[in-house]
Amino acid sequence: MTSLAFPNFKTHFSALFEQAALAIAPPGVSVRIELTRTKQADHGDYSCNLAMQLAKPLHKNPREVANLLIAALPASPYLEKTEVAGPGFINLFLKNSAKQQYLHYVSQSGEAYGCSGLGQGKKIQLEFVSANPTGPLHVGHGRGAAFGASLADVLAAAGFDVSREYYVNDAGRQMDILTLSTWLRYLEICGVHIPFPQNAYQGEYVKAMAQLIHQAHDRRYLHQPESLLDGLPDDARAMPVASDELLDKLIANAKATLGEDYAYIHNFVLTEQLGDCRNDLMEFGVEFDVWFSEQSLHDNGLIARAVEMLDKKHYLYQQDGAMWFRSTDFGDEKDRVVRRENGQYTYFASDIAYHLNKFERGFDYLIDIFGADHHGYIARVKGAIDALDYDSDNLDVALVQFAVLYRDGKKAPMSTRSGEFVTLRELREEVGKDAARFFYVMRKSDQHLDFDLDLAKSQSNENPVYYIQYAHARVCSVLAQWDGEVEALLSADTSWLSNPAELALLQKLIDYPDTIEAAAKEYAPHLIAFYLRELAGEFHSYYNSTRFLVPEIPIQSARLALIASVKQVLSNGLKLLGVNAPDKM
RNA sequence: GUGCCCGUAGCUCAAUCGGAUAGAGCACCAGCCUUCUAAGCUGGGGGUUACAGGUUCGAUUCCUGUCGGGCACGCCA
Repeated sequence: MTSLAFPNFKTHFSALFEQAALAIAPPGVSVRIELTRTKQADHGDYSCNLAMQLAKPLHKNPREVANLLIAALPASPYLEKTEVAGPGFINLFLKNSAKQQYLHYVSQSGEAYGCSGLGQGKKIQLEFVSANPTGPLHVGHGRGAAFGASLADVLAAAGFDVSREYYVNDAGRQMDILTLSTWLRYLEICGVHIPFPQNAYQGEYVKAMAQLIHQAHDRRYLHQPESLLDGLPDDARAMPVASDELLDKLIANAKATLGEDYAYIHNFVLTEQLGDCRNDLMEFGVEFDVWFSEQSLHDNGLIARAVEMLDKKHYLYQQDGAMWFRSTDFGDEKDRVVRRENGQYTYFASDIAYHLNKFERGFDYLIDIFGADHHGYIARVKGAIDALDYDSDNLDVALVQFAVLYRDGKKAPMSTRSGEFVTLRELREEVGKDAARFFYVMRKSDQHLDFDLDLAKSQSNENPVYYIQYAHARVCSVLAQWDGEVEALLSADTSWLSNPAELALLQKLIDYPDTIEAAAKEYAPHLIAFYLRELAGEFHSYYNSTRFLVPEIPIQSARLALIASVKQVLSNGLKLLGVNAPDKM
């Protein structure tokens, strides 16, 4: 094995087929070497469809081409035999000795096994979650968090230099509504009762923040209701306010009434919510390298600068008192406003400045993880990037569908404003971090997720995460009873591993780096989840068919070396998903 | 109405940029614990890949249409 810098059989055979193709293909014909793992054992270990690709340009039937390719294929020390099968597949059978020797590579690599240099150290900025800091994270955010964190780790394992970033929407109207909501609750505590608007934040956490302010500052922010209700229609004084205009009027009045104190409350609720969010995510195993403030874009003049840059390139125009970006020039359905009639920049303007800033920080690639309801937003962002002379192909947007929660067979409500929702924290407390993280990434991110709370809560054997963790714990248990030094297994004679379960397990271990590469290329951590399920399955099967702690020491060592590597790969994979690998269960 | 996504076993989902006999789990049925953890294993039934056409050696995958579901169509974020 030492003859290969990185002993990846797929890469190795691809290179051989490349040479074979060069030998027989007509000049000018380019082909893609595709090597796939076979589904059936009698098709060998790897399969190549190159002959079928070359059949047409060569004007020969595929099976004939396959034989030519095999004849032109350079010798490989790992290859037992080749076969032409079906319409013209070339099936490759690995030598058992190649699989057996490969195990040494796995055990020597340890925690690093599965990592590759695919990304060549390119810098990727991954933005995810980025929820408004206006209340607790709910289960929808949880999916974005789990997906983003796993994807970041997968990309890092694949050799990218990943920066995880949370964009804090601390500049918008929603923050004002939260500030108002908190102050109104504070006034209630002080004995001033003003009808609480229906479209303000209803959650208990708002009352809790009001309580904190009251404890720290007593009645310092107390004002009588007259100035707050100034300019509101009479019925709004008695009835809960429901319209956006009335809410905005209330916010304006609150700012006028509180003066500089408004900023204090605004800052207090922001700090409080952000701290809660950060803590929540940390307990979920999700951490960020950068928390980027939207407000800082305003404060540093970066939005004005970005808009000015667009203007200089003549991509902006005035209409109806507002300033518009010609996003239709870049394939968007309609042009978009960047500065409103009232002179304020839109959220889109902030986002243009933000993405410009990302590129200026020197990232090679950007990835945004959005909720699927934002898909209409992609065209305008990419348009703005292109307008600013960066390449929008270097931005990928991964859409994550919302998780729909089911409780007692019914959909659970998920409106933040109504205060009726299941928080991420509640979910973690109910089903545990491991199950939650695993469930979230078990399926493709762009598919709807039906999250059955009762099922997830049941903590029964129905939960697939236990199946994988159990395999890990079983290996630990065997190794503990063996009571030897795992280091000693590095020199085990692995040629004893020759029964079908052992060879299947070895092949499964060989597949792991390819799985990570695929997961990285396709932004698909769910592939890891499926892989781990299969690896655990192969192990449980082996466990039931074969005894490890046998008296014959060479055989025992070989089997223990195998299961120790299984344990290592289970642990490595679970780590990428943010799931714990317990020694005991 | 227009655009995007989706439709696969009873349920929840896979299927490696078009590959071989479409696979798992759950549920159901029948077996396996004096031996390393039964949260496990072994075997079994279960499909016109929504429907109808098209493209080619080959289609769950690509194209067109129909039906059904979701989302988006703000000077909100």
